[in-house]
Amino acid sequence: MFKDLDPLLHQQLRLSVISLLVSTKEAEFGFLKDKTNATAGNLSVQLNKLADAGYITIAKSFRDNYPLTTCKITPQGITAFENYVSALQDYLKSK
Amino acid sequence: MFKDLDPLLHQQLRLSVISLLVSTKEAEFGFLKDKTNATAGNLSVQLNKLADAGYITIAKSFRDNYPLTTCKITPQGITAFENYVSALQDYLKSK
DNA sequence: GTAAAGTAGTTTATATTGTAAACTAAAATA
DNA sequence: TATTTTAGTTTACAATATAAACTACTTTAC
Repeated sequence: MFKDLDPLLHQQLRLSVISLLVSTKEAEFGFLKDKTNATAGNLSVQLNKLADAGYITIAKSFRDNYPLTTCKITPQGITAFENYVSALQDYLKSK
Repeated sequence: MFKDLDPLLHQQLRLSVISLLVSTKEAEFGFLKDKTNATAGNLSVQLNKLADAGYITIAKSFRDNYPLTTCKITPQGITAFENYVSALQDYLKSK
C-alpha cells in the first residue's frame, strides 16, 4: 500500500535542494541558501548528508578571493528523487 | 518558492494515517496498523499527535469484550491534508 | 597598519522527534 | 488457575534537525 519514503529526501530542506538541483544541475551555496531560506549552518549540514549518500557532489573553489561551494546532482540523486516522487504519489491520492 | 510543509503531516506514518482516513472517513486501530505496517506503540503515539492537533478524533469503545479504538478525520484534518498536498507539489515539479 | 565589519561557510550543543521495547489491563484458552 | 492472546499505552533511548557559536579569511575605514 504505502512504500517506504527515502528518509534522506523526506525532509524539507534536503528535498528543496534536490528539487532545485534536478532542474539546475549545478548550484552555488548562496543560491541554494537564498532559494530555500535556510540558515547557512543547516544548509551546510544537509548538503553534507546528501553528499555522503552520493546524491550530490560538492566542489570547493574560490571566486574573487572568497570560498565558493558548488553542488551538483548525481545520477543516483536523480534516480532517488524520481523514486521518492513516485512513492509519494500513493500517499497523496487518498483513494 | 517552497512553502513550509506542515510538520505533522510530513512524516510517513502520520501521512499514511491521514491519507487512509481521508478516503475511509473512519477506521479502527487494527485496520490502520495493518495498512501501515506500523508497530502498535508507534501508531498509538502518532494517532495521539494527530488528535492533539485536531486532525482526527479518537473514540474508545468495546467490541466483543475487547477495547476498540476508532479514528475519524476532522474537517481541519481534511483541510490540512489538502494544504499539505498542494504545498508539496512545488517540491515535486523540479521545474 | 590595524580595528571593525563583511563573506562564506563549518562545527557543536541543544532541542525535537521518532520508535522499539517494556509495560498495563483485561479476556480467552487450556 | 496458570498461560497465552488481544488491544493498546508509556517510557527510555536513538536519531534528526537546527540555531548559535565558531573558523578563516577579505574588505573597508580610520
